[in-house]
Amino acid sequence: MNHGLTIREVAKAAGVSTATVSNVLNKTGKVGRRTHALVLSTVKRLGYFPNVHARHLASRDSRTLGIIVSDIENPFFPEVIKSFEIRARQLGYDAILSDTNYDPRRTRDAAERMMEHNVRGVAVMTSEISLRLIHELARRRIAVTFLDLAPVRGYMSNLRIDYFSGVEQIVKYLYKNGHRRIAFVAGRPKLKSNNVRLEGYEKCMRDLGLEPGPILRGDLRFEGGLAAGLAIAKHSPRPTAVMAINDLTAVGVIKGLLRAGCRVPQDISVTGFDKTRFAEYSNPSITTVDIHRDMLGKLAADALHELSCAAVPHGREYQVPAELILGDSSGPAPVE
Amino acid sequence: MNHGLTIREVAKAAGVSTATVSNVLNKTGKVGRRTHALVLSTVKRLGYFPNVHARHLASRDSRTLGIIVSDIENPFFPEVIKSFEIRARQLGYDAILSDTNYDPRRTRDAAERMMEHNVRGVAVMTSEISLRLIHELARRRIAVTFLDLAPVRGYMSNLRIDYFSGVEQIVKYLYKNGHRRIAFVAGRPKLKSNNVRLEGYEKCMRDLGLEPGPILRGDLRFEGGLAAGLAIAKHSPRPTAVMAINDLTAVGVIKGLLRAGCRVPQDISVTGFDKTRFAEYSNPSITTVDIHRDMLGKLAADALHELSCAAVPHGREYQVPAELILGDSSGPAPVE
DNA sequence: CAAACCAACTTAAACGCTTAACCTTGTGGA
DNA sequence: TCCACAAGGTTAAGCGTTTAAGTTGGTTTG
Repeated sequence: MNHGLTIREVAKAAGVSTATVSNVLNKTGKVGRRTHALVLSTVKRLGYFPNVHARHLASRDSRTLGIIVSDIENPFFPEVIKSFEIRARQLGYDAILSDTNYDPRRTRDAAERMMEHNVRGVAVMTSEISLRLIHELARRRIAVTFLDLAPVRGYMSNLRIDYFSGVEQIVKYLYKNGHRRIAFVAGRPKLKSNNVRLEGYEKCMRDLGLEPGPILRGDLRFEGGLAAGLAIAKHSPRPTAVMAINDLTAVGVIKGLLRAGCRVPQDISVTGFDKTRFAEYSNPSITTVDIHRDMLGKLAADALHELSCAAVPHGREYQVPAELILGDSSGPAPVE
Repeated sequence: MNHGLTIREVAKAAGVSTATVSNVLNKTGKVGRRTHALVLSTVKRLGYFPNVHARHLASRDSRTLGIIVSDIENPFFPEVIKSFEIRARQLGYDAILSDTNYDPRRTRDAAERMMEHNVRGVAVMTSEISLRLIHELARRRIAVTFLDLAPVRGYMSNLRIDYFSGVEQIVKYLYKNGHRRIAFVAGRPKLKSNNVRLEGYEKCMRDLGLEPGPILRGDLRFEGGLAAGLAIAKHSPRPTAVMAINDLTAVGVIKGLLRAGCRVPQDISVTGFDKTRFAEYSNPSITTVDIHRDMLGKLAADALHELSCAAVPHGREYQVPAELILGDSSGPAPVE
């Protein structure tokens, strides 16, 4: 299959040894100016690219970082992936991506792929990963970063999104706008990040002297939001505001409410979370919380780099702030 | 860095040769039942994973397929990528992804990465690739598939989306609903796929005895659609329908029209293209054309597999059908 | 002026795997 | 009984790099 040029052929064409070519390509500074230029031009002339596999094998360092996500189709992830890859490249790493589709079995496959590729570190952006797998990674001294999941340890760092602050900002904003009956559309009860938001909502409500609820089940998707929106429209007394666990759910909620004859935001205010493009492009645009997904990817890459380079690695916790973004889906509570 | 187990240690632990372990792992069928089981259990017990780099180097076959896309954040791509990776895995390939961010320089980087990884084939889903690069790939006998781009040749296949049929279906549908003044919001004039749609629109209009236009500039993004929507609202005589080059543009157009006081679809019908999630989740949901992105990814992987396996490779053209999907953004033309 | 050193190379031994070629049994047929 | 042959192994030679160790010739130093 491989009709590729090898370093040997380049060396021969330039009249030097393979070591010299290698040293030029790796910029070790051990090669004289003239030879350096000669090799470089030969490389260019022949169109030579070093074989990544041989390189990794010989240097016994893959210089690769992996990222495992739940679902590349979920608008949460592409931006994270992109900033992760960009940062990884800046730091001199190759990046590989695996998508688990929320499936624990495929999560296992993804983790195994990372081990096969001998990655220096892997950003785990899914919660379907088992403890066994995490230990396996640790045993191999592969650096790991999680998203709101694990406690930090030697080879593990954690990115903590300040969900609580985000939720708090929404609740206070709605309160200030006269809302007293604020419903919540939840996500998956198994996800810690979802529960943090739910509990934050409950706490904030109580702190303001309000009774939390109604709390509806969602599924992080459009469909769950739609069903919740239809249900809320019929709820009595009807809430004047709905906090959805994420933007997609908010889009569904709005659709459900509209279908049931409620106007948004005149009759009911709706808020989302995550600041995906849906929030911006929706009609009306959605009040949401920016959790800086671009920062997430970049931080993950930085964290992995740090862990994998440190002589004695020490996992850290990274904080990612949350920021309220006002849209047209929320406004003053209707007068009663 | 690499504290990983090697095949030698597994072989020693199982009391066999490395060749035997390799044969078991590669299911060559050259190993007896008892030994096979013994090796397998040893592998499992020690938690051994073969090093992908060594494997590829030794077998001089990367069994890797690459996919290059313009922008993973563009909702067009994630589904394509996902189906590509799934299919690649089914066929026994590893898949690597590169994102060019519409940047020719990064496209070059992406192509080089593919060569470094010695991929068997690469699906090029971006138009920012230079002829030079394409030749370079061909010279290396790397199979390539394009999206509506290149003529087929030895190592190159092409996926042709039937844009014309999609456009035709929309125009005829609008015509049947009484629309006679149908505007068009274009994309980037450099993209062939965009021009096919624009020309298809013009031809279909003329075939129905209608004058094409107005034709507005867009940018394939929300912003361009928004500007176009605002402009169309002021256009005189006002079109009764707007065809947007893609869904995101349609979302923008709708927003622009609404902002200018036009009701959709009562005053103006709007259609999109691509059937992204925006079409479904938008308010109102958008009449669009499904170009079966999942099929696109799968086909690309299949095509690459076929090309890279064939003794004498022969590029093919693959047709992907387009299908009209009705939404709430279109309806009968208003009576004048 | 020899010893020491340095810059600029080359040589060759890995890296962890696959695989062709080669052994060693045990079996069945002539 | 002997041979051919298969089944089930092992040995060892790569794959395309990197890199430690070695070589060379020229320059400085005591």
